[in-house]
Amino acid sequence: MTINKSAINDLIHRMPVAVDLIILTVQQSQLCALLIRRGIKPFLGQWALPGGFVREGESLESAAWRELEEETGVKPAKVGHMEQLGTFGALKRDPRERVISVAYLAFVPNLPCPKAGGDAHEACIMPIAQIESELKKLAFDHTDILQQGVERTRAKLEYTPLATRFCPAKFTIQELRAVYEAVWGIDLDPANFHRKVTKTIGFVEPTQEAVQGGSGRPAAVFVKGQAAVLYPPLLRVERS
Amino acid sequence: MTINKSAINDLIHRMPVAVDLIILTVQQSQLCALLIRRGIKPFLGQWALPGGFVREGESLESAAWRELEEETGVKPAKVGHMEQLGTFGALKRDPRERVISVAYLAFVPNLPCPKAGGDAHEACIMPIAQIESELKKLAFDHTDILQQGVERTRAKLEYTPLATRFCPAKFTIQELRAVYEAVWGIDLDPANFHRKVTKTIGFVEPTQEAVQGGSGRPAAVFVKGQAAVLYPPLLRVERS
DNA sequence: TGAATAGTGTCTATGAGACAGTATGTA
DNA sequence: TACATACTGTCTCATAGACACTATTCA
Repeated sequence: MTINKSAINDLIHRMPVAVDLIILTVQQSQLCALLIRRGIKPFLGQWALPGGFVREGESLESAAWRELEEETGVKPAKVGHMEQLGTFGALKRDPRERVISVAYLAFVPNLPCPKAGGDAHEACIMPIAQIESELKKLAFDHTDILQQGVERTRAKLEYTPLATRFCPAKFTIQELRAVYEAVWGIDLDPANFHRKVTKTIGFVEPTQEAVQGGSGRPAAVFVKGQAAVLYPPLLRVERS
Repeated sequence: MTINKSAINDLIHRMPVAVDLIILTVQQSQLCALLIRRGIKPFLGQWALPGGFVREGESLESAAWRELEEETGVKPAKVGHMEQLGTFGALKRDPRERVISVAYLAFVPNLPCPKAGGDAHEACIMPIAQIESELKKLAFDHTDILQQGVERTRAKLEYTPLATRFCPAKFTIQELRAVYEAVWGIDLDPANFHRKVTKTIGFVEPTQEAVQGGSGRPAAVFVKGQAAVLYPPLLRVERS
């Protein structure tokens, strides 16, 4: 009997693990995702989610943060929120070899237009509505993954304060409402929205500041509150 | 230049991928999880979630169903619900080697007391409250995983009809209420619960049957409805 | 008949939505 | 002053919770 470096049976199948990133932002009243155009096979030339393989000695979350910075040039401190979405392991999702992909969902306020990140591939910030309406087929199973990320985002705005993570540190109620309107794709009543947000404890905290320069009465400036969940939630209008 | 069987660079790190199962059921008014006692190192003798490695040519979901049947003897048709919870990839979560674990959450009505499943290791159905209160430390990071599964379950009962998946195909409103009370650990008003459930479209559908034999008026029998989400949701009482 | 559970009625408080009205800035 | 946006007041309707009440069974 020989001593093995690993105590796990060597017959156990090992596979590459990737992280894919759903990087969402709100631009011009639209929910958008960052996509890159693939510069290598397979799916050469098609749009895809940014991502890459997890390295030895690197946790999943570390890999996600590393890829995020590499692909967008955005420093972690500028990222509003990141969470794991789920893991995709269908056998044929990568035609080369069986690859497990762990998808992460990130919200970034004021995402800078990517001028080719670490690598020199093409990147763009594309409205979700455009991807859906033009039936743009992303590489791999990324259309599915993106769709799941968008749906989770829409749902999470209902019962968490995560909409604030699409805003800069200081924001007005109007900016926050614009996030809801962009993500949900509906219009909200400004008056009722203002009351709901400011009365839900822990959602937003007032500051002494107000914005200047716009037309109309200056808006008060708020920062994110402490709550992790909204109670009661801010429900979307009934889908019938 | 030689032709490679795989087009993915061989320097890409490959790792074992496991699935772990959070198998929940309601027994004697308590939310319970199925645990197994480990028969091998590491964590020999400690309680752990059932699970195992994903095989070559096997999808994550297939592996979860296979392990579920192997560990519990429960046929897939008897499983009320299964969904992916998340993926855990901390570097040192397995002391032998870096292992990625994809956790699945399953709801099983009338889970039979496991009399040693496929393998001959010890298994038990343990109340969540007991695991938490006795600070039972599960193997690996399974305490965390279980906790996340329980919390997701509690949250999902609010806005989905998944509580029905803890019940047999035909059930009474009282049985459904018992699920909520067990999972949330609170008492609910029978009258208000009855009205809420029966008036939320798509939650439950009435049948022509009624139960016989109990004391008191026979209860009507319902089956699961078609809705995927509850609107409006059935919120837990405010946590203050 | 009484006990027990199923299910309905009803009152109240709270919150959402519609929308009018007031506040406070710029052009 | 006109206008635009911020914010508040108020009315109505729907729903949750408390709990009284009725319905239907078994012992």
